[in-house]
Amino acid sequence: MEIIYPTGSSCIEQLKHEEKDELFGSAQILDFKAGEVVIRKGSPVHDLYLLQTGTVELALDDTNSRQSLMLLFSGEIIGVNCAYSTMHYRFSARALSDCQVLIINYQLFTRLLESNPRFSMSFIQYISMVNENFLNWHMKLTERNSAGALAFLLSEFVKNYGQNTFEIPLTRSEMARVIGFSKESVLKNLADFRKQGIVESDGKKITILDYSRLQDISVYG
Amino acid sequence: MEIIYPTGSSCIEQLKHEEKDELFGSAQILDFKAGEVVIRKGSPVHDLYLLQTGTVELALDDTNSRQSLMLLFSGEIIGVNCAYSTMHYRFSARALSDCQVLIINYQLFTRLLESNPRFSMSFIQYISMVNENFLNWHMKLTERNSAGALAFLLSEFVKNYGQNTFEIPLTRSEMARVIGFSKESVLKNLADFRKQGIVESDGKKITILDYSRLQDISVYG
DNA sequence: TTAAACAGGTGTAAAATTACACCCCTCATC
DNA sequence: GATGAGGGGTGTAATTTTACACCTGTTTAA
Repeated sequence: MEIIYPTGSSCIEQLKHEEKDELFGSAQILDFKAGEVVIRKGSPVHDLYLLQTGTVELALDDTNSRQSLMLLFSGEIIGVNCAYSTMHYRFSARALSDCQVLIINYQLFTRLLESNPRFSMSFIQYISMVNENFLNWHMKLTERNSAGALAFLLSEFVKNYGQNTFEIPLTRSEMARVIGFSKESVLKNLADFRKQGIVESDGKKITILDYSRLQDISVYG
Repeated sequence: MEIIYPTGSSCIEQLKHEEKDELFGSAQILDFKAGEVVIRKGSPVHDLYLLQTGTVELALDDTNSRQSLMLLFSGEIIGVNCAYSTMHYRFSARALSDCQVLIINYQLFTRLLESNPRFSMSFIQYISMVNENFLNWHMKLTERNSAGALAFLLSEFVKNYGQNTFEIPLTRSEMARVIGFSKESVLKNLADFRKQGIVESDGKKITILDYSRLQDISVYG
């Protein structure tokens, strides 16, 4: 099986062959159905969850009430920022689509961090980058109006799926929660995008017709 | 001289005496006047800046145009998240009040991280916590209306200064930029708070009369 | 010493966003 | 096959926030 390593980091490559074998030899794949809770807020960190396929939503609670924190795509370690701070998850993770998650032993991972300085330095680099992305996501959304925020969200799907046509694994209400606007704002902006010929949409199936225009809206509103 | 170590972290305590002496023996204090740029966006990370006294504003650019990222108080390493990701500062830091900054040698710090696993594990814990605080700041602000956001900002000053009367080192426009609302919204909410007897304010001198009420507004709007 | 420039402040108009009402359609379920 | 829940969709009203206009007083620089 081909394992998808953490996106944008070479930390796993810093491990010696035997270390890598040890780490992934004990790892197992868990399957989650769309809608299932992958990580519950408040639970202790027992393992690291490396997302292989699917999309996951991070949120402050599992009640779907408040704005969600971020979306995670394949190659990301779910809640990595909590693993070495409070050792308890400070937010919940819910599968938006069917997901495969690689479960990595936390104790073993920690032991490798302690014994292999090249690995730990690369891991420091990795979590620094993850958190910059996290901050970036939030800055991008708070600076934008509803049209810009929706354009940003659609762009993220294009980037992570690598194609202009995709099934968006969120309802309109969920999209609203992710970008922090109301369901109606999402629907009206989506209608605008359709009228302007920027996107085609039929329910969850979305096609981006004019990506550069979408990028413009995502930057300038 | 008494050095203020990173807030909420024991990472410096993980160093042996001779390591600590080496790290701080070469360190020097730099003074910044209110308004001065401490770190310019895009510049390479040469040293670590440990804020000793004063308040610093992190922003995406130094033009004062967009919303600022966060405020830093004493005991925080300015831009620590950039030190081990891009190795270039991704945002600017400006002194809001007169500041004293302890300049720590980056190469030396990195060498200690590589040679002392206890130190590097504790540092991983530290940057994880810093980034959680960062995220927390943003969540708190984006979830709130203008009154809640202003209440949150005032609460942060109470917490970090440890007293109910203080000189806020920001103009009303700067306060607006920090919480992401307009100058008029800040002024009107501040006027409301005065009328309700929650705060007293005379220019930059602010006294919190009803802290628990302020907390309520900061949570429920 | 005089005029900008800037900070604090407030009322009102304009814009954006949300909330409400209601529509259609589909898909379970009784 | 009726029913009702849930999703997508849209117009309108209410609310929130911003933008504009304008006033005061203080500081700064010509």
